Amino acid sequence: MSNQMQVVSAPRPTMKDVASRAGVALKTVSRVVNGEPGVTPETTKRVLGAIEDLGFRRNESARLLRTGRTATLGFIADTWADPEHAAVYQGLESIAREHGYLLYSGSTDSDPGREERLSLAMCARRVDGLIIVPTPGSHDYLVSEIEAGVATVFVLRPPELVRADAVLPDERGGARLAIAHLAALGHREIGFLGEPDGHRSRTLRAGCAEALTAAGLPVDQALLHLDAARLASAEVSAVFCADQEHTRAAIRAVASRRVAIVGFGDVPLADLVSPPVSVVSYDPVLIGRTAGELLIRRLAGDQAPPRRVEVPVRLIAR
Amino acid sequence: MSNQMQVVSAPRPTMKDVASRAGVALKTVSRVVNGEPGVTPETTKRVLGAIEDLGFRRNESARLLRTGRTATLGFIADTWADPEHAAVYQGLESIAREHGYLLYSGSTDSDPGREERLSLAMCARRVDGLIIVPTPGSHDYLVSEIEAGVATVFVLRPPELVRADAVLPDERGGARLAIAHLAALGHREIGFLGEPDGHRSRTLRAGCAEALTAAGLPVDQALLHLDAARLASAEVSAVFCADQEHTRAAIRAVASRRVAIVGFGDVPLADLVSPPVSVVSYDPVLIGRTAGELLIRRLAGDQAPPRRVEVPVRLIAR
DNA sequence: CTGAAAGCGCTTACAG
DNA sequence: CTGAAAGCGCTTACAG
Repeated sequence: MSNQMQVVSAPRPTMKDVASRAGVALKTVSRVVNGEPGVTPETTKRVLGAIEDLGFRRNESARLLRTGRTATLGFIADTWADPEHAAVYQGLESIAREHGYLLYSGSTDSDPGREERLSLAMCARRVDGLIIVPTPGSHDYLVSEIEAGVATVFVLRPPELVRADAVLPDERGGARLAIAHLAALGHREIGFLGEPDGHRSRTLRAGCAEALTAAGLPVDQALLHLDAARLASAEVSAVFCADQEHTRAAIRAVASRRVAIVGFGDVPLADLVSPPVSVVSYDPVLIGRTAGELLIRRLAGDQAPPRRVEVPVRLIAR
Repeated sequence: MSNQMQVVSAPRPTMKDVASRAGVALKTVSRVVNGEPGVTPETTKRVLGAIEDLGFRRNESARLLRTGRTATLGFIADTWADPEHAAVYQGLESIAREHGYLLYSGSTDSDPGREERLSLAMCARRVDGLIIVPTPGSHDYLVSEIEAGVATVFVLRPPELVRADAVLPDERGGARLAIAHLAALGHREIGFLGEPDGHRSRTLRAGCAEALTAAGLPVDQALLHLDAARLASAEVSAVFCADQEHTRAAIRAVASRRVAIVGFGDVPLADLVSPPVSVVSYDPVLIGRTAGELLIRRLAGDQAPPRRVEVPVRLIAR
């Protein structure tokens, strides 16, 4: 208790403070704090007493600086508004927790500039690893960081111009499942609703074309390049959607007509709208866990060539 | 290029390495890196050349250790599966970015033990501030950290047993809006679906009781303590739900009957189920921004007594 | 304009 | 069993 009104907070006690209060050397405090052997019970008690009295808590940042690692991973998403990204993060966090890592995170809003600034800021803090949902464009700014030892795994989309691990859903397989399902129901005019460009939509579109051909149906590129406005009046009896957002947009766009909808990725309440929406489902949490485990293995020294892991999908027909 | 196959990554160059390559003192490198004045153009050029050659990137963690701050905030949520928490995080991140902070984050799954471990781990890393969605129970473990200078703001729920800032939606007002709306539509048997206990449900329930009385309707505690199972067969013509999750549960529970539903917090697609679901809406992103701004102000030295900020709600009738 | 020394709060390597 | 010194990679305070 000080006699004066304390306006600013008291400085944190350090090991040095603990040492002088306990009347021992710094190193002895370090031994006690780290549970290293070779300290008399009496000495230990005195040190613990001083720690208690002073309210000492070791500064992990300082410890980690000396140690050379940070026990920190960085996660970079498009946006937290997308539940898919939040779910990936959830899976990653569970792995990080198991292995004693803390997580930095940030979102890019799909802006490559923001991605680069965020990644490099995290690397400057010397994160041990990085998990990135890549924005479009080159990621070669990361090459020197990866060479310097930052383990890097890309999720949901593969990186461009950099060799690194990637974990994503089986999009090709998902497109095939969706189209085969709709074709089996007798649909012949099947559209695809997604972004004009970008990895996910390109891959899904290619899968659609493949599956349409396999089903003996014509491939109409116009129908495979729908947007919400065009969908509203498009000559389709069924539509496959690239993600939750597009699935919701489709539900609104065809609310007044009977168009079958299949979404890539499950959507809450999709089973309760009418007609109910089927989905090609996969587990984004598993993507996060898989990416985390891969990263941990890399940090443990796994030098195998970059891997690409595809998480399985399954059809939920409604 | 080394002659040997490089299996482990080369160590990162330090300012010391840059200094010796440029033939200057460490301090001169520091001056150049920090853009401090008083360095000859020629010297600057030599230093920049060495930086370039070596691929030097300053270690921020080391800089921050010396500086005494970390330019880092910590965010602790229940779960990323809850879009409300993800949205709060989104708002917080925008403020953090504006002010040059990086964010640690983690989730508790509503486990007080996990919250404490996470908070203290972040404090041990010496975060400048903490934004917490508090789990139930006491938060007095944080008192010493707050006294040590960790700015702390609670969001979505107020803390227990610790004086600190809090930012949350106007729950009382939301309950009144919901009940008044339903009463005006002629509903007389109105239930509440939420957790048996916990801040949100308690507050909403109290608001319901108040509003029911104000509307001249009887207050039936059984109807204010519904769960999904009881709701399915409860004698209600309308139900008010504590959050997205309970709103979705209600939609399923009364799918076969005509029961009016009002949710606290908007739910995607709620307008497209039938009958459409009305909501008391508020902006969780704004909660995150507000909490972030409050924290930044505290870090700037604002010593005013702890504040409690309630974010406005509005009814979206459907 | 430039630099040698001390220090941020710890750990590592070594000595007694 | 205990400790004095050096060092992690930077910045601060001071001297020339």
